[in-house]
Amino acid sequence: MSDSSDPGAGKDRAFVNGLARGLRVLASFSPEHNRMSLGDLAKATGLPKSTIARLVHTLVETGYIYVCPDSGRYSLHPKVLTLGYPVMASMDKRLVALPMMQELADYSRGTVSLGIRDGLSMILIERSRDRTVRALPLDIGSRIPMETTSMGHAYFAAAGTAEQAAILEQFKTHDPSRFKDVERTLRAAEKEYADKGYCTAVGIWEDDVNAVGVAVTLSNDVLAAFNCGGPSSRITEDSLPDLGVRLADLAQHFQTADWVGQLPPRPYRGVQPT
Amino acid sequence: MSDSSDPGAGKDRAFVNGLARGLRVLASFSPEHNRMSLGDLAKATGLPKSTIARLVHTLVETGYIYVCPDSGRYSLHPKVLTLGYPVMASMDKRLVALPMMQELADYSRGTVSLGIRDGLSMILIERSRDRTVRALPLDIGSRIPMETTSMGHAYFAAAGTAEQAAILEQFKTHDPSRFKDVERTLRAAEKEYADKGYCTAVGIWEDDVNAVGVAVTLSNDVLAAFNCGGPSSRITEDSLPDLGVRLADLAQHFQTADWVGQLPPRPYRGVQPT
DNA sequence: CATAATCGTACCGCATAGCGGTATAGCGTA
DNA sequence: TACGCTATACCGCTATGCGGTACGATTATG
Repeated sequence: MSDSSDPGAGKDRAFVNGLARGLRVLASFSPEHNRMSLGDLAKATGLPKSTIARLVHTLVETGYIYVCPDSGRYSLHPKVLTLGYPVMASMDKRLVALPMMQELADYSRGTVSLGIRDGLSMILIERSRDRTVRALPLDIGSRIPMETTSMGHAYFAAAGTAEQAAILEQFKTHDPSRFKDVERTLRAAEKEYADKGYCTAVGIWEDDVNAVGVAVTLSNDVLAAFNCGGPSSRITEDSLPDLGVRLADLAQHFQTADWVGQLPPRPYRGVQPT
Repeated sequence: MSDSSDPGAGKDRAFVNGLARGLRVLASFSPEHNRMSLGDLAKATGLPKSTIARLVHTLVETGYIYVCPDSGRYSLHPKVLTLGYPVMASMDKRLVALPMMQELADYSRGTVSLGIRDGLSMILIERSRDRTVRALPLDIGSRIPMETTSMGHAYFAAAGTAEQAAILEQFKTHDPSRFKDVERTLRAAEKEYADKGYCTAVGIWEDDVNAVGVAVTLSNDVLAAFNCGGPSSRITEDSLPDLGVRLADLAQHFQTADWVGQLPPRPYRGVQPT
């Protein structure tokens, strides 16, 4: 017994299972599965149906999930966005980057994003797109893998030795079969970054997607990375050096920008959920 | 017993208290309280210290909270942003509004935002700012009150009779003393919206902040509202009619924009947290 | 230097909260 | 009609989360 489907739920007296499971329910939504039934959620999380019913009931009661009026299925309520707001606010220095990002997005006719690491992936915290691009699949909060993106490569290259070791260790335990390849890739990226000041990724994340990446540190000493990229029809391989230099320049300007950073003294106007 | 500090935790067999409490912990962070100790969280949530310790431990274990390396206090991990990503993606039509919003922000030298309702407040889901403005306190995920903002007023004005009634009912139970005022204000806003096609707010949210608001519906039939505003030094009261018309025009264009909306067929690239 | 508040962690007995099986009822469909 | 799906209800069991209270280590205050 004690079905090991609960990660981290060993004989830990101080681990609140209900909370962890509820978060798993919230996290099991995705852009293409944004309306789920209890059965779907049970399948997605591997939890028994009755347990899901209780968790979902609680999440509905607290307002983080609502029942879609038409379909009757469950969906994430926009209220979950408010959970992330303090994080956004703590990284407010990215706002000074926004105009520069927009400028480069327009120039390159692609998209420019800023992301930080979580585990083995990068989470986007800001993005700008060329005004002629319609869809931008990579929005704030989305994840992209570290080992196959220029953003991830630049991040790894700029990370300290300790963090690099931790990342590689995580890769090793996570997917041992690919570890050798990943390590070689990341080390090569490190070298490229040292040589040129930026990392390039030509069709390794998605076919026909090219990009360059450069790392920066945010105000609170958090390491982050920019990328600039798009479909190869717009971002040609030949243009990458130019974009790389420009992105490195952007990062430089961003880094050295004087930024008094503090939010205005006004208190948080957020009304409680009600 | 059954301390009523747990909202919705009546004799409900199907209510997972640990989950609701854990979410309360997450929600008790704010821009100016983004690094909290266990004691702080206990005070903020009203829960006993040992309970907080367990919940926080679970949240750290699951990666939604981390211990600040320097201060040793607890802070929200950017991973919480990923919870909101499916919501962002489901409202992807707002991306077509982004260039228009930027244009108007530049024209007005203020900020343009888009928000939806949650309870008695509006949650921002997109924003653009004039490039000369430094700080933008209102970021994605932040809340602003409905009854004192042009965005909220426009939303109320455009809401259906049933929703209006629900909103007013909620106000009545939430703060009976102010109810009369609020109702009058909102009804006046409704009239203004019907007359002019936009709502104005002159210094009612913050002194020296002026704004106009216009409602729209997103692709999934969700009602939303734009606003355009800023400090009175930049957004003068005299300029509001012009901005109101322009914002209504923006909303019109946005509304009628043909938008095939679907995200690209590519599956969600999000790696699991690891 | 001692006092006083913190901080986080640990322990522990108790009651119940949450578990997950199974069973039921309501739709829409094949 | 019989089936798949939905959500909901019931219920006995025990592991689980609860919240006291206590401890050692820091840091701040006088």
